[in-house]
Amino acid sequence: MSEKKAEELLKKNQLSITGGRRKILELFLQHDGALSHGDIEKKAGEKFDRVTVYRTLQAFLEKGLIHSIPTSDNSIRYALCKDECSGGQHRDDHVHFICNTCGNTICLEDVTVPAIKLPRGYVTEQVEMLVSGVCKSCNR
Amino acid sequence: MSEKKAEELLKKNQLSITGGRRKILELFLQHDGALSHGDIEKKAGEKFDRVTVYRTLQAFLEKGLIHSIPTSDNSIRYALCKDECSGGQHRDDHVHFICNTCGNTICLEDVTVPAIKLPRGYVTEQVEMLVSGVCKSCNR
DNA sequence: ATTCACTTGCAACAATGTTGCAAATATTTT
DNA sequence: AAAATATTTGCAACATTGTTGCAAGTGAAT
Ligand SMILES: [Mn+2]
Ligand SMILES: [Mn+2]
Ligand SMILES: [Zn+2]
Ligand SMILES: [Zn+2]
Repeated sequence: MSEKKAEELLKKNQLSITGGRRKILELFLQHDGALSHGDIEKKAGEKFDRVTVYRTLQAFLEKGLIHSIPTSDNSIRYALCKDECSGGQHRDDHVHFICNTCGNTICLEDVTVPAIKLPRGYVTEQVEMLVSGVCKSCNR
Repeated sequence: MSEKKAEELLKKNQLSITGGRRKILELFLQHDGALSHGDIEKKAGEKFDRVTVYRTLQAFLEKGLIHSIPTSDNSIRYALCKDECSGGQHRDDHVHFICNTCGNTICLEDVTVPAIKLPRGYVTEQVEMLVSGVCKSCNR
């Protein structure tokens, strides 16, 4: 059922609809939680060239369809942006959670990154907050 | 003059004193701000094998001599830990700043990561806060 | 000085990321 | 619906980054 949704999103973001883009976008829609480049390559099967995956993620990023999440292990994760993002600039001020047990990276959409006061001379442009620990599902 | 200091730190952390370790540790002592693996490889010159740099950073990490800082660009940075760290566990609760102009990553030792309340079910083990923008030196 | 443990460099390899280009496909126009 | 145009894809070739086993080199202890 995410097929329709995927096409809709692509159109809304002025991206032409192709097999690869639809497939990758569906992965994001189905899987809740963030995906790394590697995850996507695996989940998409042998269907798409690695280069295509790179370029697709790049395109999605530029259009603001997804956002990237830094990690401590040299493997950026990506997650879908909420609707409010797509229209213009990013509203991406939520905390990210990385589970040390299952390895999942989760957007805590409801947890806002707190404001932070820096020493004189520093100008803040963006703030990322990464929490690691044990996630809800693993924690029982 | 950081030569003595380097040896002292190595001894304190029960690491045998070798050319490579001393040199890399000196780099950290001299340069204030974080270094990536690549930075170190360049700054150390052609003197050391890449593998040695990896293994040295690994050793420093394990001993708690340095800590790693996640970034959004697939290149972890490392920075010296304060003295309080070395003795036992990490006290690494400061904010990290990444300058979009000069590219430097800076430990804001005086800015503490604020506590954060997560939804029911999540257990926090570690919190990272990454601020990007324009740093003090670039900002004039 | 000798011994023993640890560290290093090398080689070989694996994994990840980048680029140019021609063929394939999607979109727009007629 | 077909042709024209713009965009996307896969391939190949390459660059960069990270990993491992092992023999030789070096540091620390006796
Ligand atoms: Mn998110
Ligand atoms: Mn730091
Ligand atoms: Zn989990
Ligand atoms: Zn700067």
